[in-house]
Amino acid sequence: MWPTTPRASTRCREGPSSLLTADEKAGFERRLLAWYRRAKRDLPWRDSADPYAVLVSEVMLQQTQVATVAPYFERFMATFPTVRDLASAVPDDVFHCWQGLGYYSRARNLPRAATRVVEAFDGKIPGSVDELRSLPGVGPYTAGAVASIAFGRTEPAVDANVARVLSRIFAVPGDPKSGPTNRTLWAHAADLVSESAPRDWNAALMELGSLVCRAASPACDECPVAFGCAAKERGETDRYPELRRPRPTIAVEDVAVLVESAGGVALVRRPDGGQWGGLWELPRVRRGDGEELQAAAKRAPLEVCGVAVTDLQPLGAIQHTITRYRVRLHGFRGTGDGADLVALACAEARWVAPDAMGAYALASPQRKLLRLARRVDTDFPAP
DNA sequence: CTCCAGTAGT
DNA sequence: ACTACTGGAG
Repeated sequence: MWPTTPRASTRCREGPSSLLTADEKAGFERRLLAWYRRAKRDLPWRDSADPYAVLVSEVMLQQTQVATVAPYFERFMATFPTVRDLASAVPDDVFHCWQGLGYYSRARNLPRAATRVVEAFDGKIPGSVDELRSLPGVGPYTAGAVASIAFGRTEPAVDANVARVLSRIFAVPGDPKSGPTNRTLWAHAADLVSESAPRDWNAALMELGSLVCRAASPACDECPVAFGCAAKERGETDRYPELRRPRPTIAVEDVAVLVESAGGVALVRRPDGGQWGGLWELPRVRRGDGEELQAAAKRAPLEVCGVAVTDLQPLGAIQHTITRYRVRLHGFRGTGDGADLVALACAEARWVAPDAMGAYALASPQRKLLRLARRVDTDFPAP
């Protein structure tokens, strides 16, 4: 059908010389689409052709796996069914819907994108890659995915799945995230993308990467295009893609305090933009080098929101990893005087009635911490 | 514990 | 080009 090692491949890092012939592409397309129609998963966002639903799902799928996204997508679409609903949404409601999904800049950008769609595109998600790229939070991948999947445009879309598939088929050396290798992969994707069924084509390439051409132990015997795969041909599927190894993690310790008073529990809002931007949390500080946990616990509410606590008791600790930090998060509870909070090292600070805390968007480690509090005191509401 | 996944700011 | 940003699954 096509040469066992497509002409593509290794020598050409960029440029149009690495292309398949029309016959080769046709065979590739026929096999992959036939496989996709048989093997595709029934995912919530595949029920709808609404470009807004496609946009929401693709933004949620950025850096986030299908199984994690599915329930969030359904809740989000039920809460903000149209782009106009999202454009006029209260930011806190969007964060609340997004809590636990991670990368919260997406929850800030998506309503901004919706607002732009309403103001610049008359409430209709635009169909061209350039217009899509003008929406905040929409990069090359998301623009290509929405243009092809929602609008049937013949546009490539290279996510990590597609990058893996293509780097194996063409034995593309180098880290897919590096500039030159990334451009090579996009060139292959652009060359291959179907003109008759771009929707299914891009979805199929991603589905293949996710289900068959997996990072670990790819199922080459189930692969509809194994015949033309250069990496398989060489018995080197595990050498592609050449991912750069992650930097080592740094161990740190944080201390957060559940401050209780007559007015409720002290919650503080993280400033937009950084870690957990826009979300709420218990006052928290990094434990200093050699600092006693109790001392850090005393410091946290004082430095973050200007409240002194007495009667500090440990709640235990949880573990989480955030980018390159491996964090042990210690929880304490203590009594505050209920005086006014001052937003010192936070965007906002409030006393919140314990049973009203469910309305606040918290990051996952904070939820876990509150579950510890609940184990100690069963009167405390579950997060 | 290890692995995995796009965008934007600098 | 480099780096920050999360959480869940295995």
